[in-house]
Amino acid sequence: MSRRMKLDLLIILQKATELVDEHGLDQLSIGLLAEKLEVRPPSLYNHLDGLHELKQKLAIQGVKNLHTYMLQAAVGRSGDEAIRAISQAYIQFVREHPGLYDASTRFPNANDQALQHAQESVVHLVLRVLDTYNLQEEMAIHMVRGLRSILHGFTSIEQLGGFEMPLDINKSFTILINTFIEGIHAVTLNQNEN
Amino acid sequence: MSRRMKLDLLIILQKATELVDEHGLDQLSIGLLAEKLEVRPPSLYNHLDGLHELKQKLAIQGVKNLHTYMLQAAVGRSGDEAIRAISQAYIQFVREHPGLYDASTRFPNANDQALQHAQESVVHLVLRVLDTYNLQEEMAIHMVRGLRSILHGFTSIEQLGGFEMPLDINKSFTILINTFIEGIHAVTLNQNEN
DNA sequence: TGCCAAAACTAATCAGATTAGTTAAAATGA
DNA sequence: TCATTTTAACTAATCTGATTAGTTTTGGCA
Repeated sequence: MSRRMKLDLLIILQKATELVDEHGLDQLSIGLLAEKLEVRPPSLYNHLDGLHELKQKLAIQGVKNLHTYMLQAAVGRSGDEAIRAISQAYIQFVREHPGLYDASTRFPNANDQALQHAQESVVHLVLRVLDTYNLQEEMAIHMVRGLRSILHGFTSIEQLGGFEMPLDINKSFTILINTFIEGIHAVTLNQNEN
Repeated sequence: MSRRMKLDLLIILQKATELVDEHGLDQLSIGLLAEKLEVRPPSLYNHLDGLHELKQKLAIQGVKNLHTYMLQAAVGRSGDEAIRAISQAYIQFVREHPGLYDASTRFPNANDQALQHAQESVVHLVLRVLDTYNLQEEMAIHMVRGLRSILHGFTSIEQLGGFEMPLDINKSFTILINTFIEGIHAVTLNQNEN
């Protein structure tokens, strides 16, 4: 291993992703990351502006990756089946990349174009999935928010170890999504009465 | 103001609660807290074992307070109305005590008796509320997990500033809860077919 | 081959948490 | 009341981690 390790932002982000997914976002430090990359801590500052910026970059990666998972799951599916598929993709992503997902919820830089774009991609994907329900425009957005709340809430609590009772977590998830879908159907029927 | 500030754990927790609810959990530091209490940082160590323990104590407070809010909302109500009431209480608590709530999700000490007890109180309260639906035992727990996911997810995203579109957030919340309630009704009807 | 820019390095600084050891105030009790 | 004991403050010091300043090495290229 040569004394000079050729770093670049991509390599740094990859190693940081490994670290946060394995040890948790809060364990990410400049020192540990530098050690894993076999450089001295100050060297990292040649490639990024500090720990906080690094976390924001991870956040962007997280949203982009989440979108990719969901997009893959959605192709060729529609209606209830599509909702189930993107929901499964969401929970799968969080389970495989808990640190990245955590970064995307805790360190989103609202001013960052790339982040906003990635977030909008997810919203639009879900809106397309909901298209088949012919919801009124506003109602569709309320439902996107609802599904997002469900997915974020369930996965967050799972990651925190919050489901303590000895009862199959996957079943809870399936039932929750199905309950929501049933709810959409019911709301769709009543749509013109509100 | 006498040179000796008579501190105790209660006063410390009160001030820490103010700080986290006003400035965010991550802004809580021994230094800032000591400054607000007009003592030197090391003095706090006479009353607690460190910053981490302080956050765990805040977490317990958070769950206890949340339970109190929900309990107040639930008295005298049942069925759909009770679900709406405890949901409103939940979001109200998070809006009034964002830092405390954040602590309760990020720093729960799973070994702490007091915390476990408070968490169980919340679960049991929701189980009682769901009693009127005559769900099978397991299904009731799945639904508790579902409602909890919804409430945690929605309030977390709101706190993170995640609902960007110009659309009434309270309406989104009401619709989400109603959709879930409709879903419960549908699932209840199908209960014996699963 | 020698210059230049990039990117590493060492050394130093700064902030915050925490610990060690000291002292003042308050409480207790003869 | 006054001495003793305990509590809980204090100052000074240490440790960890992020960051900055300034220096040196290296690899590409004229």
